[in-house]
Amino acid sequence: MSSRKEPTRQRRGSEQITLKQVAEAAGVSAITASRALNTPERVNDTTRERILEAVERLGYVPNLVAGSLASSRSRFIAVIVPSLANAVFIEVIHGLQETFEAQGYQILLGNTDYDLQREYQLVRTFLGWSCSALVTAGLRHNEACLGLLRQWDKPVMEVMELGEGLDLNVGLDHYGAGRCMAHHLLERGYRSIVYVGACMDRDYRAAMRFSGHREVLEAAGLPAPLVELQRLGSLEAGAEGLDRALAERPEVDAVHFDNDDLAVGALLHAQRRGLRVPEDIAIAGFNGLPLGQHVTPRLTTVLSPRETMGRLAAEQVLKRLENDLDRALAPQRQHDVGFTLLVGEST
Amino acid sequence: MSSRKEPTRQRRGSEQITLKQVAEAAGVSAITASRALNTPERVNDTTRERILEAVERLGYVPNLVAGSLASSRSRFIAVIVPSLANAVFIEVIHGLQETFEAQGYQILLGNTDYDLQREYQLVRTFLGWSCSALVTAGLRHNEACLGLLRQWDKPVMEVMELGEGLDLNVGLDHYGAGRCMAHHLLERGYRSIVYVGACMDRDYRAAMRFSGHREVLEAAGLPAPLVELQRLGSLEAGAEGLDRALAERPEVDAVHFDNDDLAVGALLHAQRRGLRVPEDIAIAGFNGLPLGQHVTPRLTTVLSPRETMGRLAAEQVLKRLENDLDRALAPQRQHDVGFTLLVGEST
DNA sequence: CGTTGCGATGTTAGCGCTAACATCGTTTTA
DNA sequence: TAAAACGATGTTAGCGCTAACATCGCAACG
Repeated sequence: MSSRKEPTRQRRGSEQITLKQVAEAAGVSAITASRALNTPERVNDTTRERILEAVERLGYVPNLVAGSLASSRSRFIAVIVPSLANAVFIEVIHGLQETFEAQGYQILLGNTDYDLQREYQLVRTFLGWSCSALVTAGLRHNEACLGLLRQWDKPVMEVMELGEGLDLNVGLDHYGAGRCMAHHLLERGYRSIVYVGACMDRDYRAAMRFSGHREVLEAAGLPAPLVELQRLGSLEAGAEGLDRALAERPEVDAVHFDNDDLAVGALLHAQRRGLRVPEDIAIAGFNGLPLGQHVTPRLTTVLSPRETMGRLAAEQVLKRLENDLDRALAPQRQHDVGFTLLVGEST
Repeated sequence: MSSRKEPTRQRRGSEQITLKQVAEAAGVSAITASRALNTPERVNDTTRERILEAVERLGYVPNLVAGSLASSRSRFIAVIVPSLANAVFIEVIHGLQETFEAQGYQILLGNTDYDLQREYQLVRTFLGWSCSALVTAGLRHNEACLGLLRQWDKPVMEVMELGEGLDLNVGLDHYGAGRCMAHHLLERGYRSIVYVGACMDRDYRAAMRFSGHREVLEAAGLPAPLVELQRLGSLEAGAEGLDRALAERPEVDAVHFDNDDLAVGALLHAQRRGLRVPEDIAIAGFNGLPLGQHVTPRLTTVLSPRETMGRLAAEQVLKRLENDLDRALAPQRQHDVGFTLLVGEST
């Protein structure tokens, strides 16, 4: 007996049905089975039926990890946001998800908690998953992250704000939104206007809105006092913001809040305190969340098209993925989704 | 020249730095480099430093797809929820995410839109990614989905509600929560109570709360009229719900809403209509969202510990993953996170 | 002082799938 | 009618990594 030393190395094979087994059951080769599932039009109708029947009968579940490795395409879309506590990001994610999932892409969601170092780590992980594209909130990243993204050859979409980005960009002008609301408050005749921001050191889009606001006030020869809260926007924080604005500037006649959560929190709190809005104090927000339009008085705010932003961003990415265009060649890389001043009765 | 026919078959290799290149640069074998990254304690200190230096220098990003295929472990956690529009699920996801990400797991999020067929497709996809565990909302799945999950050998966690599940379970008793609020309304003296539900055909947890509610009312000899809305809970829908309740049952003295979004929408709408809450009409909700505690009058509701539910679910799954226990052997498979009646001034 | 044990590293063989090329019979084209 | 084109399927060779086993040098031990 010539010892045909059969290798006995054992792997704890996952015991799952493989494509090869499906192929055998259908009497074809593995690649034909693969084609029947991935590019059905390239397989003869009867053969395909035989294969699909075997898939069904054996309960085959494709191993997507193996498929991705072999093709170096994963159909993952990395989505990085700074927070899940803010409804704004949820709505953008929703827009992204609906559009991407309809095309068979799966979202990989990451949350940075407004930490750029964390963003870098997430990007590294996501690149490791051979994502088809990456969507991230904002135009600011740390150097390491920029380095990775610049040399990456897949679409990178930066959403929420507008400006010169790495690749694709869909967003709105936060600076302009801040200016817009400040103009509105001045037009209404308010002259002692306090801005209340939350975590503006980390949320620089909020800081941009404030700087738009400040510039308008200063151009009108007015001071632009700021109350900074050390926690993220919430109804609770809004109440605190109002109290602090009133305490620090007793003469205040209008408060411009960084977002609608704060503003509505303040509005409800004002009512509890017996303050009339807008007679005693005017209140303005940013975002245009539904909630602001259901309170009485309705909140004056700046409406941002959030789900649209997600949908449009996804569409732009898909367009690039389909055409497989080079980053540099692609036309129309920047999209302004704009904003709308929504005047309620709170100002 | 013996033509040593070198195979010329070309793959469009991703041009990425591979572990092998790192290993060469550090003068070790690939497996040692792999160990330096994954199980650093098994590599000599100086060797490890040399490898890490090469990783840094070359800008190596590990290919997680390849790693997962080789090890058949992906460190993915599949999370399936029926909706992103509802803050409840966002908070559960948040709790899950914080706990899992701290342990180096990545969440794969899927949204079924309350469609069990869609859930089955998501489960198939996620199993194809060799997820380490799967977390899904609810105990009801279609047959195909149950089949897949039953024969899967990794932890399955069913959250939100309580009952006999496939494997692990963390949740609360929705039937009991419905009973609890109904009792409260009876105690308060209301006798003409309408229940307003949203999409109860699809959201069967809502249906369970209603059936608890109905049973209590019927036991007290009262009818339990139901107003069903054909859209998901929102402030808008709550306003509609109130209008319909009043139109269909002019004698109504209390409305038990399916969730806080509806209830708050109704409360704000009542105020716009000039109805006093609770004098003209009492309003109750379910969930204990912060919003309900910021309106005046504060909303009477049932508080569910949502982030805790996510956190606890993640902890239970991690415990199983760490100990690698068999499904059948694991102790304490079911956890009741309970609920609390939160009495505001709206009832 | 041979043997055992152990820590550090290497060799080999896949994980399950698909890109690239090959083959073959049939159809279209010049 | 030979050549080119095409549609359907197969063969081969990886994708980049890690499990399992192998090796080697050195310390511990009876």
